[in-house]
Amino acid sequence: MTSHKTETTRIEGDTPAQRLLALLEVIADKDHFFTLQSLVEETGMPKPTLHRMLQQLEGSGMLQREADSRHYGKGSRLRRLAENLLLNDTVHGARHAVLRQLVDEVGESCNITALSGSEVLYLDRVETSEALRFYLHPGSRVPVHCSASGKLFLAQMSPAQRRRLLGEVPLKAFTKNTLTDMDQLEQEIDEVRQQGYAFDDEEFLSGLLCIAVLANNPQGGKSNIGIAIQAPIMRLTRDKALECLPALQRAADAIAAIDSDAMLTQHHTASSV
Amino acid sequence: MTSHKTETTRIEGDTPAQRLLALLEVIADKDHFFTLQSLVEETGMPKPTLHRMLQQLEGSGMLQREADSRHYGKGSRLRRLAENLLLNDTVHGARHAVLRQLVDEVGESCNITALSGSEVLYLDRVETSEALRFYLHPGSRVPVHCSASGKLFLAQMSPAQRRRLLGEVPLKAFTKNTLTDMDQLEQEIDEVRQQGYAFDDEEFLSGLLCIAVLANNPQGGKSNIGIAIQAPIMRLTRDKALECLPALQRAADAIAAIDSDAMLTQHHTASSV
DNA sequence: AGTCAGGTTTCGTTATGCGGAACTTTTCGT
DNA sequence: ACGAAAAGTTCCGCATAACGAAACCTGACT
Repeated sequence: MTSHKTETTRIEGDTPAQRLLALLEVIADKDHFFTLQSLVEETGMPKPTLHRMLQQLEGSGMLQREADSRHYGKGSRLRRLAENLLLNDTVHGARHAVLRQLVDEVGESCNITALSGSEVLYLDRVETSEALRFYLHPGSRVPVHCSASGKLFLAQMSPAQRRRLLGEVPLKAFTKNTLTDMDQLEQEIDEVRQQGYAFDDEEFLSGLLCIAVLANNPQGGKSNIGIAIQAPIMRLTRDKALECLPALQRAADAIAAIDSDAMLTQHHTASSV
Repeated sequence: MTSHKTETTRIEGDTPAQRLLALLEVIADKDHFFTLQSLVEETGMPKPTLHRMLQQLEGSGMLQREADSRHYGKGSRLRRLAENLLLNDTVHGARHAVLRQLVDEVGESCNITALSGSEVLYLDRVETSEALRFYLHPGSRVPVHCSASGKLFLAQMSPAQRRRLLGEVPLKAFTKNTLTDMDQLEQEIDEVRQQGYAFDDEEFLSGLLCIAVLANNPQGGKSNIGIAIQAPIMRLTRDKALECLPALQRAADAIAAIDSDAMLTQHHTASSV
């Protein structure tokens, strides 16, 4: 079926609130005033539904109507919200800075990862300036069993935890090097635990070598965030990767320090003595 | 007043969606990770309710949980939303007019900036008509420690926040004038805080002098909008820049006025017949 | 003074939000 | 190592808000 409509963006979400946030994203992209009708055409949503959403946003000061009462613009409260979001996001800022510094140092793309559910989530990433590079987005996800950070996360778990997590997802083969046998994987994980670092040697993408360590803060429990260097094997061999380990570990320590710092500050609202 | 409770913020709103946005505002103010429990204490809302809200925000990528699954932080989607909101702001038009007026007045390129992560983001820029000019794009980013606006943003932060942003990363030198020593920088920031304006004296690009002030919002609180004049040192010395200060401050006030102006218009929803 | 293109209201239906209570997991003190 | 306290999570009956087709306004242009 070939649609003859010109919808550019679709409002999606499982709940009304999520749909409203999606609408905000559509609005955020606009550099001009917009009308109800323009949103109807752009998103394909029913008019009364959008009307109600805009009413809510206007009622709470997030949007503001022009004098003609048909053109909407961003309200001061929304602006303030956006400003505060960026202004106070110092944790991300600091992490990103560390990451950038590491990329400068080793000359290859690096990223910060976390375990999210049964997958590894790319929290942030800084690309190398080299022309040849793997382009991967922050926010994307990768299976645990074929990523360097994933193996580190697994290595930290109790056998029971690990088995439960791996039981959910079959060990899918992505390349010839992917470890698909549970015993092999357990053995690799043992090694990883002893070494304190992990490789991903073309186990997820052919031609991509990756080395990772954890940003573990010792006293604050197990805030396990991973940090990794990724590069084409043409530029990064295992040996070369090992040479980068000290720099990588230094970055990991820096990130651990940021995180434990940010975790402690929770009582600024507490009453005066 | 002797309140025995420690609630700082109330989540209010007639509809669930509005309450969710109010929650986002609470979250936007946080410069550290937070937990479900901390929000319960801060807002006084029932735990399951907040839990459900956080679930929705996490599910749509607006928030991200740390690996320990109890600390929440801002997600990449939320950051992107905030950046787009500021970049494409409809008062962009009004601000742009102020900027243009300022450029007319002082005869040099000017720009409006905001802090985003650990960098200064150019929201808007108007070029001088002079032939010799530095060409910089709106949307581009510059390190905080070597930009005039950046120093102003740093000057209004708490020491802890500032340390988080700067402490972990060596201050990269871009020119001979770049402040790469932390003590020097702290001293400079002290000065900036007292003066209310900041210079960038060839600290980022050789030959470029820059003077900036903040567009303070009247009802107090921190500001995330800066405005600056940039010119080649051949045309703009520190002395000449100081002569432009009144005009710059006037422009900053005008921009602050635009923001708070919109704030008054919030009650024409219930006036039907 | 009619037509038309937006914007707004209505209303029965359905989905979502709500939050006390119970349950599970983690953390902490001994 | 163990049990208690605290934090996180799930349950579920009730209440409320969202939904969107259709009908209804309202101004603008002819």
